[in-house]
Amino acid sequence: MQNISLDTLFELSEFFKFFGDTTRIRVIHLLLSGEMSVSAIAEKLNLEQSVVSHQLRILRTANLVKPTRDGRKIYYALDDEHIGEIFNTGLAHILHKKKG
Amino acid sequence: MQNISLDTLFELSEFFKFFGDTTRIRVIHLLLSGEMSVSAIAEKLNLEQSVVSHQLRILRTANLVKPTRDGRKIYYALDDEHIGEIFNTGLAHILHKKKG
DNA sequence: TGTATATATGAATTGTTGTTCATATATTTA
DNA sequence: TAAATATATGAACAACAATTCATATATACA
Repeated sequence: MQNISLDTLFELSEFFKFFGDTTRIRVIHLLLSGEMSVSAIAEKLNLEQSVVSHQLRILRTANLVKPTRDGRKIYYALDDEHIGEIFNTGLAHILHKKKG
Repeated sequence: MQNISLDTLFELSEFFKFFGDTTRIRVIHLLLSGEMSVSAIAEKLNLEQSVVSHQLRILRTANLVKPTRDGRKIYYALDDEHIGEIFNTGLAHILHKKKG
């Protein structure tokens, strides 16, 4: 295998943490279909607004999502093409395991 | 996007959690090169034996690694081809972001 | 069978993280 | 500019997870 620094491995684990929470993975899943406002996300996922905002801040700080303001609303979109790829690779694993 | 059940999304986030810890990601990285005994892993990563054992139990319970006993030693290997794929996809993202 | 070696595990502790609640900020419109 | 709407954020709390330390189990070998 490649020689990967401790630092990079740490960053990698930090990166995967973003996918390791139900709320965040649901948000990510939702945004795979396209951008959506905070209130729309909250309504669609049946979550409190502040829960969504807090988690969006985490994703935004990590540059996994990016906001665009339109009037009072702020639309969030996935910021990186890799996100969907990682999501789908994990999903493939889960579904594969389900079948046995 | 596909219609994914809440249950599956939960499982997916649980799955990514395994990658979201430095110790575990280091173990996974190590095992990408092939199987290795507990003591060898601990020595290579400069970690206490019990730390490694505890984390291996988590990975084993989730069927991410599988043990094979040979005498007193127990060799652990990655149990699934997807593991490396997910690891590398995440790594590609990290390295890509580093370059900017 | 007693001792050494390899690994696993339980309990306690500590650090981290997600949610809740209250409130602040920003934007629009009356 | 006041009120309404949309989003963000800080603090407190609760739940969870990782490590440490002590010890248990399993295997090999003298």
